[in-house]
Amino acid sequence: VKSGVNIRELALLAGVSIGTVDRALNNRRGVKDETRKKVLRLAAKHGYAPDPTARALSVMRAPLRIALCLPKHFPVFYDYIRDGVFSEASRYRHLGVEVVYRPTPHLAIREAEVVSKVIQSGVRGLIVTPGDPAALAPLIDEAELEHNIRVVCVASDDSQSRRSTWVSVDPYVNGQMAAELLANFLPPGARILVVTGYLRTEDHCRKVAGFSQMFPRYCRGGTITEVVEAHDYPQETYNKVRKALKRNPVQGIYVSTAISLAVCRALQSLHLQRSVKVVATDLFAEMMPYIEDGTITASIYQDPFQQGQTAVRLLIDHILHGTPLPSACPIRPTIVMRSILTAFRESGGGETGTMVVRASSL
Amino acid sequence: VKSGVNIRELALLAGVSIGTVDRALNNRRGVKDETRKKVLRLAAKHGYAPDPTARALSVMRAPLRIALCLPKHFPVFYDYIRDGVFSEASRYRHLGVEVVYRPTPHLAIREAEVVSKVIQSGVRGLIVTPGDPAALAPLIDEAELEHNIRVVCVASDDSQSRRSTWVSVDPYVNGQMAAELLANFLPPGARILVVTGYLRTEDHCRKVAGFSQMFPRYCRGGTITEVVEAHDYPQETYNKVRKALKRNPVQGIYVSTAISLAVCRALQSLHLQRSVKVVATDLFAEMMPYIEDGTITASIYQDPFQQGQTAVRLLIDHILHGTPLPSACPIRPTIVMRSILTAFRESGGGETGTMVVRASSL
DNA sequence: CTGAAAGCGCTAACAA
DNA sequence: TTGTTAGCGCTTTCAG
Repeated sequence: VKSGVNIRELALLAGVSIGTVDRALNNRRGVKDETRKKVLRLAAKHGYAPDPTARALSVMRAPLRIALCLPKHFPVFYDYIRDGVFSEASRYRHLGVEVVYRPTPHLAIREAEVVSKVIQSGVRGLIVTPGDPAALAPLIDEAELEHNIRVVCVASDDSQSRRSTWVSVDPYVNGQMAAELLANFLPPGARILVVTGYLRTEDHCRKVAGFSQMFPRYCRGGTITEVVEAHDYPQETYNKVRKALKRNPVQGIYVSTAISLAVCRALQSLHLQRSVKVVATDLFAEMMPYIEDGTITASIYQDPFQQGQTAVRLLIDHILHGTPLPSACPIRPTIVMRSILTAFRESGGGETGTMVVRASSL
Repeated sequence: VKSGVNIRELALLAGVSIGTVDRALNNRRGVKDETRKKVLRLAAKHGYAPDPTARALSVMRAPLRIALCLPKHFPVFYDYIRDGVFSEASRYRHLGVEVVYRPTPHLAIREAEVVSKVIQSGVRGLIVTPGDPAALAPLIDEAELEHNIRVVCVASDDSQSRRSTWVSVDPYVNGQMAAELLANFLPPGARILVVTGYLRTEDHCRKVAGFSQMFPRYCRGGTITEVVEAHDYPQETYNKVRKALKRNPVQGIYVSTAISLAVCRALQSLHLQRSVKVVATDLFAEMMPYIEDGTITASIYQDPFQQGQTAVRLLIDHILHGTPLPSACPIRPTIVMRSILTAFRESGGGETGTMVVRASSL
């Protein structure tokens, strides 16, 4: 089961002791530069890779910590990401992996504060959802460049920063799928209302762009009456959607963020739930009745649990095994309709808010 | 980073040496029964769990082998499962995990022969797609009960056997989704042809059942003209579908196995590709043009790569960390349409037949 | 600046 | 039947 050389063989090859090899390989001080160069050259030549098992065994006391900064508890979406992160991280407990959870009160609220504190705390990786990418970019750069922290964006990207990678459903594709679905459900010339969260959050903005671009192409004569930006607050969403619907009647609504309950309630209050087709985003327990009764015709699920899992996997593989990080890690969106709802329920049920499945994600 | 007790503490607690504790815990011979009981009781009481890292380090020479029995190269579907298995297994190389690939020539062909050989070869786990579950069940039982091999069925189940678990898209749900989709695409009273592989293979049989059950409910007056069983052979499929279409004109086709190319060709040969809506199963490079040009309206993707990955994960977690195996591990089916096709293409391209993405699966 | 040696938790070979 | 001990590959401390 051995592949390359080990540290002892390397020491023999270099004609030094394993202590010196260790120092050279791990950039520790106290090695003559010449010696270090020699060791590194030999290591590269023989494809030396440290055995993570042995390493873990010997440094068990030094935990490998990964920070997690997400909006707290709303939408549930972020809780599922968190669950995915913790679940995956727990599989590496024996390798000393620990997650430091540092939630923010809401998307884009006190983000910078929380993140700047976390990058001072000696973590090796950071998983974060940038709600306000412009404000966060300098901090992410600082983490990457000055603190040698690998930053992974999850659920939304911060493309102006130097984050190592991002894990998310491609928001363009997401919007395009919504467009294709609504176009299939509605006749030519359909009028659509788009509801979103924060247009400055990249994920939200690009979903709207993808939708706007493709809807007129999939639906002959189709138009978008307006784009409502309601900041993921239920009450704000309810009010704005009601007003918009009164102003401009539509046949379809695309909700590009996890705020569809407020939209459904607004529709009900105007008795429009039968006559307007809704394509939503994400999935959580409270949405299910609306899918079952047809208020929501389809929803585009972005598997937050898997996103969390994936972010951890990338980080661990990179930090522990040196696997290079891909520049992006797209998660495939899933269309949820009535017939597939059973696959999204947890068999046992029980705890509130956890009805949406993670079974298939292990 | 330490959780429970370790073997040394346990030895102290039991008033014996670590050698004896090791013997007791691992059912090795040469311990007085009384001593063994005592050690086991104490281990349970203090939640002792061996550190897989240390174990791996000390027995590196004893590989932990997992066998993989799948149909070879056709449909490509199985190759993706294989890729998922190898990819995930490689992440545990440092723990001594190895995959032994023992393909069968075709689904249900020479299965028993290959499997019976493999269970004699000292593997700890077996991942298998039972094409002929009735014939395979006794062998699976033998592996589980006599050889202490954990058997995981993948892509299809063998419910009459005592396999530890199975990983697969719920075939009922799969069929139901196809029904909901076709019902949405077609007017009331639509007539449907169903094309399948082997009705004795559980996965195929149940898909057809799910479809047959739900289609009439989603589509008023909808009927199924006939079910064609074509054994996953392209030529057989082509011929039988042509005959069926001539016999009974239909508006829609549900192809419940990865044989849709042959179906598309049959449609083309009769110039019916514009007038018949096809809902297919699975996805591979050669299908993409048919999805783009609308011959196939949607396909239900069963993420074979993820199925392979998942099977390995379950096995490793169980064998290495003692995680109990779930009785089933459903994979969520994904609807593929034109707008999401880009997410299924590999960016680099290159090798034939590998165009379908595994990016998001890591 | 470098070498030697003591562990990390476990297995396996050897002693008693 | 049990105890003792030498590693597995790496980090880290203590000598030189």
